[in-house]
Amino acid sequence: MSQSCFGNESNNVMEEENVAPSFGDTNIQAVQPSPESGSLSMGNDTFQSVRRKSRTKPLTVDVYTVQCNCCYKWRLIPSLQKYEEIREQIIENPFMCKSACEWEPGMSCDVPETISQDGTRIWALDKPKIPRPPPKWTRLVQIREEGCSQFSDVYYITPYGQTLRSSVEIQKYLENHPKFVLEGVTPSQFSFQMPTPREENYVRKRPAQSSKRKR
DNA sequence: AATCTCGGCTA
DNA sequence: TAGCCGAGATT
Repeated sequence: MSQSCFGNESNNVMEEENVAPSFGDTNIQAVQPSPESGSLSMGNDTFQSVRRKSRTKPLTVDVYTVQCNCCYKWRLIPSLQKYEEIREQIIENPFMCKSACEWEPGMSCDVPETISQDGTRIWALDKPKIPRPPPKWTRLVQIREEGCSQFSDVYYITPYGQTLRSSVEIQKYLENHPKFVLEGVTPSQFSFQMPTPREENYVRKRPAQSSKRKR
């Protein structure tokens, strides 16, 4: 057993240092210390700066990883559905490498990490406890360009293909489509919380509101 | 200060 | 219309 659990501080994911020059500070901000459970993260398609507003396809998340609660290695999750299931229960049911045996026989804390959070993708940490969407509904996260006022947008796609952009829209939609309510769909099954980018300056900071700042 | 909301711009 | 984003409101 090479590494098993170090009591190591919680978080940190990477032992591989991240390449990023990171001037700045802070350490880790990246990894949400999440109390005791593993953290979650989502990675996006590679791409550094594709500058410009080339109107292309929206940037969506295509890689899902979860951190083992014991050895802190990150493990790839094979599908969005599985990822949503894990995320929903991450607190009560912390993720362990062994859980990945379900889709990757032989997986354990002794298996080396195969995904690294290097500079080839945009990485972001998800909030824990986001409910998985009702059957046939899709929760869609679209990453914004670097330098925007926020990191991403979260949308829900209804079974009929409509896009809903806020909890108010969800509520109205359910009112107008009692069918879903009868099926048991409720507003509590939706969350528009967006992930947090690991790269600290991905989102543009707003100029501080000058208030009492004396000079 | 960070996140949420929502409305509007543009291709 | 879909994709994108700013910025006021809220926490």
